[in-house]
Amino acid sequence: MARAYLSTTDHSGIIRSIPLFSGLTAEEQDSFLKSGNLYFYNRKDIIFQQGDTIRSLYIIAEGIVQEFSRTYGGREITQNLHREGDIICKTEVFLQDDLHQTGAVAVSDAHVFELPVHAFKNNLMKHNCVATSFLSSLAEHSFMKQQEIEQKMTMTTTEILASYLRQVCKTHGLSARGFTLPFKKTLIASRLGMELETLSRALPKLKQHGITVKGSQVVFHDAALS
Amino acid sequence: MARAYLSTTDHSGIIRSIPLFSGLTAEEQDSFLKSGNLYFYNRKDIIFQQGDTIRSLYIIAEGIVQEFSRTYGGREITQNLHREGDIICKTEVFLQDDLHQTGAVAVSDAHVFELPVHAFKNNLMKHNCVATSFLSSLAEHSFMKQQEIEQKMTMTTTEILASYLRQVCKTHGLSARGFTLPFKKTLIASRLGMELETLSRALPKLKQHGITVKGSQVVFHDAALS
DNA sequence: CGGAAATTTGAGCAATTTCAACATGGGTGG
DNA sequence: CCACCCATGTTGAAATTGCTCAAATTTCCG
Repeated sequence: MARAYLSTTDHSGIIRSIPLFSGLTAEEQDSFLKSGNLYFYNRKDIIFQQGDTIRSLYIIAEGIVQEFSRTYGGREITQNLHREGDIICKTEVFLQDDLHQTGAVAVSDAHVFELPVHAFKNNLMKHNCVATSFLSSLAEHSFMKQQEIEQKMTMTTTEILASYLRQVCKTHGLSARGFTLPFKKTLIASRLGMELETLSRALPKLKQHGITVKGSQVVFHDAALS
Repeated sequence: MARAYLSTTDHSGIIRSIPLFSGLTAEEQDSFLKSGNLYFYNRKDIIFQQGDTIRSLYIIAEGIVQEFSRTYGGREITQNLHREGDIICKTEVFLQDDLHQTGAVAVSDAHVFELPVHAFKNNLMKHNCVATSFLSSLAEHSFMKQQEIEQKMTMTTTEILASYLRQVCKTHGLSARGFTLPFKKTLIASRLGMELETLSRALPKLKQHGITVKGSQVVFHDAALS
């Protein structure tokens, strides 16, 4: 676990801009910030493993982090791909078990702000606005998972992929006129719960949905948006 | 929406025994109880519909309630089958939208305690113990949904069914030596996201997993438990 | 005892996975 | 700067699995 403490780089701006803490005054935000530390992970570094004791919440300040679980069959399932501003481990912190249900690994070099669980919980109780927006955040996560279930049940892989690409474009703030895939296709396939081959075969079919993918270049043809 | 107000029957015991409110004193529990009302629904009565404005949380005091959503394709997806003690609409209450994302219908005659949203939220903020156990409850729900996703990705329908039957046996407090299915097979199939025919064909295969189903009678052969 | 609803069974179909071979591409050492 | 190599991605063909449509049974209730 080759992580390094980062004292120099200042990512407080990113932490401050997180919706969860947006209702706080600057001083209150500092209280959060002082409770934790910022670490640097190299590509492929493990941030935590399934089964580890949960010590902190992980707030991504920079980079991409893959969260995954391994099933009994040894199969690896990508639960989420997290980016700047995402908070990992929000849910697990409130489960009975204080063990990580998932593992997390840096997909790219990453800066991660690690906030001890107790510090988080204390402050959560102290500030109603944080508690409320945390609840919303949990609820939204839950809702999105449910939507994914429904998608998988009612849509073809091509449709799911199209939907995902549009979502990526939006949440990553990319141009619909053309952008480069932010992840490797293998990762995307894993995230969508399909095989790489299936994704590969779905790519050409995306044209029927107004999307062209050549290599890692994506273009939406109905780019009414910027 | 043929629901009837129920003044006579006293279900306060059921409400009181809900984990969410277990940390409260009897007086505090009463405060919750007085904020809402108990209603009776006949089999097939609609409790709320997808798109309705959310007014209350729904706590099942008796009976079975199906929660479902309808997708664009008009397909109906059962998200959950709720029973005595379950709280419906926990999550939606904290979404941006104040509209029901799902519909709910009484599968059997049911008694439902309806707790207005504002009353719930107020009391939630007031009592830390309720807030905490509510968070746990949300987290657990989220975790279980994730597990279902993983199941669907890694297990065959037969395995999923076996897993579900064991879960039902446990959560409904039934005897592993033999019990009657608490729901119609159509409902179970819908709950598990499979076709009735698929479920039907999976039943014989359950023997490989130590389960025999004849009609609506279920027996676990490895009944080490009571 | 009827008749409707629920379940089972059959046969063919469609989609995805699997296994295997092949192509591409980016980066490194010579 | 180029050849080579490993990782990544694509393509083909066969095998699985669950779905769909249809028909036969069984169960449930009045």
